Amino acid sequence: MAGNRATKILSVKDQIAEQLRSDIISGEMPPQTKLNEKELAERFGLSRGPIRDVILQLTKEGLLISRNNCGASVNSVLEPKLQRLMIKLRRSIEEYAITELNGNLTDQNIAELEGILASLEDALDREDYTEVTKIDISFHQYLIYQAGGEELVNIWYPYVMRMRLNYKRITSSSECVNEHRAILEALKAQDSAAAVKAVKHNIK
Amino acid sequence: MAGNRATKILSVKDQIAEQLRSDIISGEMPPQTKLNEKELAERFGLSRGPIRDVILQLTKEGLLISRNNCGASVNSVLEPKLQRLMIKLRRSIEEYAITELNGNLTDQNIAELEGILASLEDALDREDYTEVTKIDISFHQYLIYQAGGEELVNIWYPYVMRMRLNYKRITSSSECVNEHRAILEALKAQDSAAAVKAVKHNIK
DNA sequence: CTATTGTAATGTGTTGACAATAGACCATTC
DNA sequence: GAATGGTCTATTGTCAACACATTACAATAG
Repeated sequence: MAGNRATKILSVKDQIAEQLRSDIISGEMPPQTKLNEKELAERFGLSRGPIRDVILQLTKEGLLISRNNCGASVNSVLEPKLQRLMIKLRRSIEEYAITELNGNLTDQNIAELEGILASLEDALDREDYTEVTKIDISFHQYLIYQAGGEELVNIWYPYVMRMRLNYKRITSSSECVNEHRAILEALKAQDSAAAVKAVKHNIK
Repeated sequence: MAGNRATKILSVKDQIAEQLRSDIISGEMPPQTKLNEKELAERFGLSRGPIRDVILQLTKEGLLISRNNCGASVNSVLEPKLQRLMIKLRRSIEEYAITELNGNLTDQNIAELEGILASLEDALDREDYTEVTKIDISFHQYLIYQAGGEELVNIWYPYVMRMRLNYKRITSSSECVNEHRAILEALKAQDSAAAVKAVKHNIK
């Protein structure tokens, strides 16, 4: 193979979705912000079709809420009870992933996770907290994907997004890196119980 | 009020989605069946636009799987491990709903649930098992919606759909009605523990 | 005969124009 | 003055045509 790092090709819609998610999570588009299809189409230099697709997708993810003929707007934060339920569900999924993965990670998997951790530290040094959030998510997503593929990612993703909507503040820098390093170290040591504990401690 | 039964207005897309879900769950469109946008558009007398929206929606629900430029097809059954995880997650959600609802159901809520049970029995008598499945789902959906609104329904729905894909066979008639009646009776008696137990017994 | 490359056909992605709807604003009435 | 009704505008929903990607098949070279 010429290069071992696969350059990921993202569809147009995925890129737009990614951008909008960033805007929402960063707080640039606070809850109740209305989305105008025509406006967005012009911003991204596309027609309304693909924009509509993205809006539909983000609605299914729970980031947006849309009503018939009334357009879409950024969803509001969850009431505490539902928030707690979602945390519980997300923990169940990540616990499953960790358990499945224990002992089945290749050296390359480990290396890639180390790489993600490194960029996490880097983003923290730069105080780019929107990027920190994205990398944080990608660390977990890597594990979820390895354990259950796209299917599992699809059911997991909405929980993460909804939780990020609620907690915009970032936990202390060192804490964030340390928590993820703890997960990785436990996985490397093939200590399933410790890994599960570390993950649950990180999800809150 | 003129009539106590609200006539539900469904958008065009919701109706199409409903129809396609029926086709998939009933086994008329088994896994790997490819969906042709133009074909579907002609079948429903619409253009491809709304059809594409529906396909996107069902993909997010996990019923379909679609790849870029390659179209969508009916998703295959889950591997057993993921199936078990999904059952666990769905049970968590329904347990939450029951607990929230306990003691908070109005007489009208009870009456509506009784109505759903009646139509369930009716469909069983007619041996219309596709309809049975839909009513079964609507019974649960009613509870979920009352407990957590549209938001909770949106995260719950995919689990139900994926599970229905796996278990197409219907449980014995009397068993199906009895299990749901047990849930309702426990709710009427405001016996939260019994209701939770009954729900968990019903989800498998 | 096999493997590779070019080509046609099928189907998806995108677009811009048109139709329908919701919300705002204003006039009218009681 | 508050409530009802009717327009008007902005925005969403729908459509038909076009641009592009993918697949399958046929032609060619080795």
